[in-house]
Amino acid sequence: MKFSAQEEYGLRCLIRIGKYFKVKKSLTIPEISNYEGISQHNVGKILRVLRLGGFLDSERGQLGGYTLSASPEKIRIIDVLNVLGGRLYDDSFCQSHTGMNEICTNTTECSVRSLWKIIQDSVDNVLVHLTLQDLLGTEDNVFSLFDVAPSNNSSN
Amino acid sequence: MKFSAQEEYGLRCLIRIGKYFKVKKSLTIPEISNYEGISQHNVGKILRVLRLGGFLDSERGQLGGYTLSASPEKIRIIDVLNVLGGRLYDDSFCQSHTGMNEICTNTTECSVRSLWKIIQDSVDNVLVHLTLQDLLGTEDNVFSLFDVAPSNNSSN
DNA sequence: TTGAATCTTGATAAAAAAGTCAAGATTATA
DNA sequence: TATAATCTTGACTTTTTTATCAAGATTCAA
Repeated sequence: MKFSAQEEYGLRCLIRIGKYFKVKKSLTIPEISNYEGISQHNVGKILRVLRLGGFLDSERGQLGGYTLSASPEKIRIIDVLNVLGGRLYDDSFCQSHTGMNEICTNTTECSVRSLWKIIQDSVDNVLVHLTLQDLLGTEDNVFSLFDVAPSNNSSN
Repeated sequence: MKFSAQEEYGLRCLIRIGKYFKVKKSLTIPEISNYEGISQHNVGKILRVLRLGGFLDSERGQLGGYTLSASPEKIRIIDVLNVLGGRLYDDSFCQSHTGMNEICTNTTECSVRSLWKIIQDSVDNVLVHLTLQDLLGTEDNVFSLFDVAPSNNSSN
């Protein structure tokens, strides 16, 4: 199970642009390329996906660049990741069993699909309330939103 | 975020072999190929990974084939998936922040890494108690082990 | 010992993903 | 209008993943 390069870079670009939302500054492809260490061509390609996904607005011309299409707290990370990298488990797979809520072990394939669905549900539960805003600020940190066991550094 | 073909096929092959554990029958590459619709060459390649990972024993010769190296309830799915597909987030990445328990939003890259780690933790929590046995039997179904919201088909 | 059935391994080929390139379109400013 | 800075798009190349192939090694049974 891996994240694609497009998910990694796409999220980084979106966060970068999001950091400038408050000051209403748009970022250009060369600027993002410099910040993130991704080639300009590749940034252009990735931003296209985010723009078509509805997360970014773009403006051409000398004063052009990219801005968020909505405020950071309105942009859900789950939606962004679905656009950038697709989903682990697609519900259309088991359309014939719309009410399915038990694992199907009749075939090995179905066992595996059920497992994928469980994992997908787990990830969805983590992401469903997470917005871009949660990935921006230094005071609002993400781990505090979840029950991640802290390392034993409370005495440091 | 996607599963690799090796994870999908590897798990299917392992489940298939596991179904014959009770009757102490070993399965050959051609048999598994027929059952799962995967080419013999590909089955051989995938089983090699599972064997090197310690989940399968193999025997050559006319009566040869593959068997589980341990009983299904001893084989943890989390270990199998780690061997077949690697991990989403590798702890070695943030070795320099061994005590890190807050999201690092100083750089976009660190925000994203923190997110990957959260997702990895979520998946681990789902998988940590799941064994191959849970994917085999028809009476032991996986969904019942977790709180997956049932569809409204209780009256059907 | 011979042959058939099996697993084992490294090399090769095909497919998919990732990244690059070049030409074009738009906008602001002088 | 002319120029410079920008985004836009489709084609191309490279890299990685996936799948196939071929030769070899092992085991059993006649």
